Amino acid sequence: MKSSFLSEFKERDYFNQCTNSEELESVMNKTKIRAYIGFDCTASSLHVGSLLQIMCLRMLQKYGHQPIVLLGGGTTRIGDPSGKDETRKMLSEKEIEKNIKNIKKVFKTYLKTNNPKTKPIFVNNYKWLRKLNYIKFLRDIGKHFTINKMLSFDSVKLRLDREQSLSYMEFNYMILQAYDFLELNKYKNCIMQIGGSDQWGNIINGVELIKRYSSKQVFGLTTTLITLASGAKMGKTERGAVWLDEKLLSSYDYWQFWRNTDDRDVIKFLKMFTDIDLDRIEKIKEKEINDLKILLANEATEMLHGKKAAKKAQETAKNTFSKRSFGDELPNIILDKSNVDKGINIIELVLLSNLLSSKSEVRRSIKNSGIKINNYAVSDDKLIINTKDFNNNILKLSFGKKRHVVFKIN
RNA sequence: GGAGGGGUUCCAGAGCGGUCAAAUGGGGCGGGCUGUAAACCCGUUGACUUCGGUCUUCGAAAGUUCGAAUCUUUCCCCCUCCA
Repeated sequence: MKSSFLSEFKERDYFNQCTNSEELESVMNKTKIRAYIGFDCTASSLHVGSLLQIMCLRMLQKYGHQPIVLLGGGTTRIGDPSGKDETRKMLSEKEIEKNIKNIKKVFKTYLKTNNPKTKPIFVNNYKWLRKLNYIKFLRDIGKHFTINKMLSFDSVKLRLDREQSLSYMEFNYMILQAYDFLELNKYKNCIMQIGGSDQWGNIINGVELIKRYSSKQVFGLTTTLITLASGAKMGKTERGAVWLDEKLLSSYDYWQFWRNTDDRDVIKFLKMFTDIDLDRIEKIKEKEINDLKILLANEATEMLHGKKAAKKAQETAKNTFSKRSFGDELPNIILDKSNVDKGINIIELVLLSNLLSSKSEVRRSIKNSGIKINNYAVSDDKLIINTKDFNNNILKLSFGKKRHVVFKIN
């Protein structure tokens, strides 16, 4: 079978729906196209929730197509009402610019930049949205949208049904997104927009606008909403979002995130989030599930943080879990020798480690035998830690089985 | 505009003068089992504590009372029905 962008897209279970699939298939087989995905710049970086979209861009490159990354500097100033109960907080210009800069870095690690035909094109819609002339915009673009239809979109309907306020500003979001597509089509020859399944409505708007405005056929494609076996949302863990940024989430923790994947999701994730050939996945499918999880963790971490970091994370994990010692990647905290000589209360020590944040929590955890020092559970919350508890000036403090910190004496 | 119902701890949702830091379920966390999985079982789930207690919480403010999440008043917000 001939491999193509769309067939692999489907085989890896990215596919949700698209417009005019036969036509799209043939266009993509005949020519190399440009397609875009828009990213929100509300946060200072991206998290795993956006990873599938990033993988889409990679796949475009793989088949010789060119991805356009739209960093929504303009639309972030408005806020997409989809899936939101309330108007989101407004970000300052400065924050948005900073976020964009940081988010760009993520793409530069995931996407290949050496081939001029497929290297990503970065655009910021603020560039054109800021210059819009209101009257002209209403006459050229606004006339193609009917309120009747706009009111029927889920993002709008939901808010209205619940009698939650929806500002005129947000109401315009979908028009602006459609306009983005038009702009990219006109000036960058972009003929497809990809997005999450929740973006379907917004994407269709763009496709239709272009059809009406310039009688051109363009395409929309959406990815599935990833559902976890547990029913939870992808990318959230006990400790918050799984960031694609070493500064916000260490490569070791990132590795751990994948390592802790539910059994039932492992194959799915291998397909979605690694470059491993589908044939090979088919072959190794029946292998020991824990080896597959390690493979997944290694591949995913390598893609983001590099081979070295992935290896190190695996090493550290092996040390902490199999050998019950520790590796380089565990967080390190340096203590002053004089303080250690004086003795540090166990509760203070745990707070220093940031494993827990209140004294009550620490006391409770000790009662539940959740705090360990050098692998031995602490039973007394009045325990004083001093030099004798360190081996070679090193002490391992653990909360539960998975969270460890290494203290070193200066 | 009229008539009712309601806002409780992360969420859902009891409580309706003291025994309420507040039932129960979900989620989270810890422990056990195991495979760093799932399922299951146990514990825990405001802060501080010299472990005796102390302090802050039940939409907001004021009041009644020895004592309020519980009663009264005003205000804010939400829901349902009628117009």
